[in-house]
Amino acid sequence: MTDNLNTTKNPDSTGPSPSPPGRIKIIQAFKSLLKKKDFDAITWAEIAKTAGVNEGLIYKYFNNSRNLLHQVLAEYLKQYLTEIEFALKGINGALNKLRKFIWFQINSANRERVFARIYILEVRTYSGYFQSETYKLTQEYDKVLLEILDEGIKNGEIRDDVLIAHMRMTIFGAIEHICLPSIIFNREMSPDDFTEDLCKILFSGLGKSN
Amino acid sequence: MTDNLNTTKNPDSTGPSPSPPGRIKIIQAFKSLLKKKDFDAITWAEIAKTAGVNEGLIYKYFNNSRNLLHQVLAEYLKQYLTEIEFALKGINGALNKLRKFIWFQINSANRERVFARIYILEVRTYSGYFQSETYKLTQEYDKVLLEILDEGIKNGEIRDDVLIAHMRMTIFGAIEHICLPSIIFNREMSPDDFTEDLCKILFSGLGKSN
Amino acid sequence: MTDNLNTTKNPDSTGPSPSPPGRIKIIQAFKSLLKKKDFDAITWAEIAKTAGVNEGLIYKYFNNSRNLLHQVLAEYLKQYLTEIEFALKGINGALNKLRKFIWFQINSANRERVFARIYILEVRTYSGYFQSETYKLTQEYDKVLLEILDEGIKNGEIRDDVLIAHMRMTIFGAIEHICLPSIIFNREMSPDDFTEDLCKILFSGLGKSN
Amino acid sequence: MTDNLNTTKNPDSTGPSPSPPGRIKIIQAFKSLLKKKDFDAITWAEIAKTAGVNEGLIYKYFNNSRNLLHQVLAEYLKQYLTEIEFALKGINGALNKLRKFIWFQINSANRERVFARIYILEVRTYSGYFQSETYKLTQEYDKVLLEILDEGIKNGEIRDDVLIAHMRMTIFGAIEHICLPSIIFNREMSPDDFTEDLCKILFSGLGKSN
DNA sequence: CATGAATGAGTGTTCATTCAT
DNA sequence: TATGAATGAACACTCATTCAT
Repeated sequence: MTDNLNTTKNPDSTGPSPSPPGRIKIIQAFKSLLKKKDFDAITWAEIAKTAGVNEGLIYKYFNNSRNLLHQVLAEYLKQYLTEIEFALKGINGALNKLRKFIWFQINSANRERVFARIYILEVRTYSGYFQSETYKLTQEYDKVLLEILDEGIKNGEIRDDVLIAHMRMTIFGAIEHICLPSIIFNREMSPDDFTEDLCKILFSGLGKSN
Repeated sequence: MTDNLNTTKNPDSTGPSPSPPGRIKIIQAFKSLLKKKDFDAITWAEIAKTAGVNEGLIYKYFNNSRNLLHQVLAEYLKQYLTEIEFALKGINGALNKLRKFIWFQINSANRERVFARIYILEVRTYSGYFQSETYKLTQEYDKVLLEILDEGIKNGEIRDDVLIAHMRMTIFGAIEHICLPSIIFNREMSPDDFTEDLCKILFSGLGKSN
Repeated sequence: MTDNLNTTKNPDSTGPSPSPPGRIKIIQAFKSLLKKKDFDAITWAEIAKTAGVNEGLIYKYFNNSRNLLHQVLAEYLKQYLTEIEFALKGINGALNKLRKFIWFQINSANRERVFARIYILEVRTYSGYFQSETYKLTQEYDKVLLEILDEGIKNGEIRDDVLIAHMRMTIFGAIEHICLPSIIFNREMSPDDFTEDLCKILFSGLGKSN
Repeated sequence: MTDNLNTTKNPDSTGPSPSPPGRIKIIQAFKSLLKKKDFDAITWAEIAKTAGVNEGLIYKYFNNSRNLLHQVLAEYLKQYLTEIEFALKGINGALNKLRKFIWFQINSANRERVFARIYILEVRTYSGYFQSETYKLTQEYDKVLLEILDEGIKNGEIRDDVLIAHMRMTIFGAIEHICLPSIIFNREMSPDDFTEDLCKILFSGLGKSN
């Protein structure tokens, strides 16, 4: 499956989509295929066959394949965004929130390993990613983290001698890397253990605290 | 460019091998194409044309496309491996070595941004990666880092209450993520600044140190 | 023309199927090419061009080339099967039926020499033949002969001191070999004469009967 | 492996070949490959590699692939020809000789199943076969059989009301067909049993002898 | 809203063959 | 006698895409 443009032809964008049966069937077929094989290995014909729908119909709804992928991802991302906001409520202190944030990320990646794999291996890889709708959604995520860091800096919990962007990248990079093997091999991981170690390292550093 | 197997067909393996002109031209053509476009978008026809060589010749030297990619990468990796070992010589203390290691990684990524992009976005993404020759080479890298961490734990510089594997992943993830934007957009980055911030975070943590 | 699998992808199997014009054109083009050259020498491009159809369409209807061949053969075979059953009706005695069977075989081979050539030289040669659908169809043929032999053994017309399978092979082998030169050189043959001699030999043996 | 012409460039034809090492290695490599895979699937590159010889060298000796095949076959055929003549010596009576001939054929096919497979499936299939050198050699075989039949007719052992050519074809066809499954699946066969049944059928016919 | 039929333009790969050395 | 390097031409197969109905 290849594609060039990122033309937006998202029926959802203009309001509550009527979501005709064909469209739903296509999305479901695509999701189920994504569980079995790489995005690049999925063909229109396969989707159509799995969905029990004509090939041509896919064009009606998703002009190009990347579009379909992004729409599926956007669904997940939107849901996570709601969840993370809810998950952080009632927690005091920036570091406490950060711990929760990290745990939530790992836990989500664990719950939806397929989705995580696609995001890390397929989407972020895509050269047009930073211009995509998906990227905009992930920025909302970023914002959640940045706010936590900001709060921590302001209230003195978090150091202020380092670029906040660098902190953010370190955190995301660490999370991602620690999850990568499990994601690639689709192995169960332990959010609690990973979070524990990650927070030790990220909060107080690798150095022995004397 | 797609491929199935990862069969090694390296004429170099049995000796110095004069490396016939055609082979060299192919590799150079491939490298130069890699600077312009994604690996997946590069075709045999393109390589052949760029190299001024017959398509069939590519097959002669590199059984399949992934093989060509891996051989090119292996070249870089071998070189880096030599360099990092040299670079660490004469440095005392695990954290000092770690700082140098981080700096070296970022600096290398900066010097060879194309290579870094391919490695992060194309190779590591590949499902057969962990069975590949390339992976074995990167494990040598890992070993260098692990030895530093080990030394640090033994001499009390580095904490011992965290899985060493988690430390390694955090470090690599952090480095990778901090370099990612520059790599993707092929922008110059500052190894010194990046290293400075990364080490602050990784050595003593995000938390305010008192 | 090469091929690997023998996957059945017969749109006809589930109903009457309008058999789209493209499919028909392909089959006809293929048949006409078969008259001119060996199966192995026929390319997709040639078929497509002859049929005035796109190459990809062949793939749509016949997953691989062997499949196309087998489907064409199956058509013939099915027709023959109906005919042979009809031809044997109203004949009394196993040897009389056998004579008719032999005559029918030779006559069919004569009528459709191209088909006969393909079957003998191309299909039966194919290593996957005995797993193919075509083979199953020819087994129906075999059954017709076996039933005749069986009847003859039971009613004392045919000897019972020889493996029935060996009789079958002798008969088929004899027919085939006697037709071979005509088939290869596409020369007219005389079913009556061939049958006469064959039956003499097969019924009462080479030995002088006194 | 494909080929068009049947150009004779047989170094043997002009006398006792010096048979340089390369040539021998090539033939041996080819023979051993023939045991493992179909003739069509064997490539020059493979032969050269197996023989430990350069690809180009094959051209020196065997202008085209069919030529190589035929030369290998000719070797076998010549040997068989000598053997059959020897085997028939000292046997009295046409039918006794015929029985021996049949047994010899089946036994040879059994001993060299690979060779038999090639001859039946690859060579005889080839459209230029009847113009080939190989065909001429097999005609020598035919002659042996024809002489037996002739003798039998003359001395009254064998019927004279049937074309001798038809007898020959029946015999060869029967032998071939009875051996075919074993040849294709490379299964051991019992020359004694096969001969016994074949001779019963061929000598006195399928019909119950009164 | 949905389909069946058909297309065009590639893709990686294969291989026999040639030739300078 | 033998080799390494290189080529040219094809081949089966793939797939996103279009369009009339």
